[in-house]
Amino acid sequence: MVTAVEIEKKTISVIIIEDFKLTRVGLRCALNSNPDIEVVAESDNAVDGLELIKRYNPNIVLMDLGLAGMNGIEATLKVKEINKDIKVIALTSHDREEEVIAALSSGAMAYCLKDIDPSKLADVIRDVVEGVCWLDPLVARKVLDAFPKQETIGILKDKSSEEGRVPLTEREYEVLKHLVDGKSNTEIAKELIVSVHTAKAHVCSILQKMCVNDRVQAAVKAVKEGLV
Amino acid sequence: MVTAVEIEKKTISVIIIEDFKLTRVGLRCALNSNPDIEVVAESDNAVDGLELIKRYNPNIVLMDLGLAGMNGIEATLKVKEINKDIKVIALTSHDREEEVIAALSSGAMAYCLKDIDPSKLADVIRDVVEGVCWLDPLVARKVLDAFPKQETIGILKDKSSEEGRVPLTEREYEVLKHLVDGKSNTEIAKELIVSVHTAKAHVCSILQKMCVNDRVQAAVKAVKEGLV
DNA sequence: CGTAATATTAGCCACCTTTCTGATATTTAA
DNA sequence: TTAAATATCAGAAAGGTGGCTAATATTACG
Repeated sequence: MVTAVEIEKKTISVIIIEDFKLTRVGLRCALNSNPDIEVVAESDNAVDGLELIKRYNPNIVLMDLGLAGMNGIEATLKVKEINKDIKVIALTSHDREEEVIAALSSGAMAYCLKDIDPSKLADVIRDVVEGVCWLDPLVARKVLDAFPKQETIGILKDKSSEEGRVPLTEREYEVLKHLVDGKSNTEIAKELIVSVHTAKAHVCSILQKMCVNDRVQAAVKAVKEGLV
Repeated sequence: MVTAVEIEKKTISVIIIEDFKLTRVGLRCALNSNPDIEVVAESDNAVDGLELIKRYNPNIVLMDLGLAGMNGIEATLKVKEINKDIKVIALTSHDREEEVIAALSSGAMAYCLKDIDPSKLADVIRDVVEGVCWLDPLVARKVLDAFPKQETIGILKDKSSEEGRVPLTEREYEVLKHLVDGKSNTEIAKELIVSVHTAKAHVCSILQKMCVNDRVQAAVKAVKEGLV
């Protein structure tokens, strides 16, 4: 691994998509005062913005989420279709949690509120170009809490918290898998090449061990706890 | 809103929990060379580390995830029990995606690989103290892609992409919720104060609209897609 | 070797589910 | 206002589900 220090500082090209003219101007001024950052184009709407992105192929897109017409989420998806390497930073003035999550899962790498310090924004841009994910303090924890919890359980259950729970046998896990696929006892029996009676017996003991009343609850619990 | 510039630069206190002595020393040296960061304690295991955290109440905990005994995920949970304001930065040498997600949903605010540039780590610490979420480039996109997608759909369906998918009616969503709870048609009917026939009719159309064959598949699909 | 756990099969019964056909009232949108 | 979508109710047929008891291999562990 070479760690030579001949880094040629490349300019980071930025396109701004933002409907408020004043904000746009403010962003451009703030960013262009950094020698390594250059705002190459701007648009007040997503459609034109996407055209600019195709033309300029920038490193970074600053995307306002509260656009009229095509919103920032859709636009972010489309940016990713144009070139997956273009990094999108989502910008808004508010902090609607669902919007943040939607933006991130659509391909945005960062989420900033508009009252971010200009020099901080420049830092964020430099980070994001490298692939860093950066979330504004006002939303960070809320967003992280939205993560599915079963992963955590998965990691923890290796070492501890094995007590109290009745484990399913191998065979029962097989049956559970089919059950979650929505297979009937008859179908499960065919898959496992056993009689329907056997399949039923397994399902019965699965229900008991999982402390549920029917196969729907078993399936839902299995999915939620990541048992399958 | 006052934006006076009398910011008194406070020192950021850091505790390091990391089993490799060399890495620990390296981290301490690298961080203590920053005037605004002070490593106040270190531990090579989670149990002692938690005691130190109780005693020193630091701003930041650098947590190695690959600890023997109690792992970093559990330890992170416990740090949050001690004081929710203490920010945990997860550190590892590899990039197991599940581990990252587990760490973040357990309360970590950032995820760094151990080969991070020391000055960059200092920057991350300063960001994280402010509540920023920071994810290493090597895992950022993978982690963001792990987000539940229904939020995105939710935002988008307001404006566009109404095609292709048959949406459930309000009433059908109510029924679906009970269905996922494992309720029988009879029970659903009682809950909604309608006849069993009606409940059945709703379930029928839910199954058709969701393109599944039985209620188990409907329930599993609903859970997986976050429709409930 | 023998005991315990697991896997297998069987029959029975009350109840539930899914699909079908068909009907009526209410609400919504064109 | 008319047409379409939605919610409601009904009966019946075919098959599936869950709980019960009971018996027989197979496997694993001390």
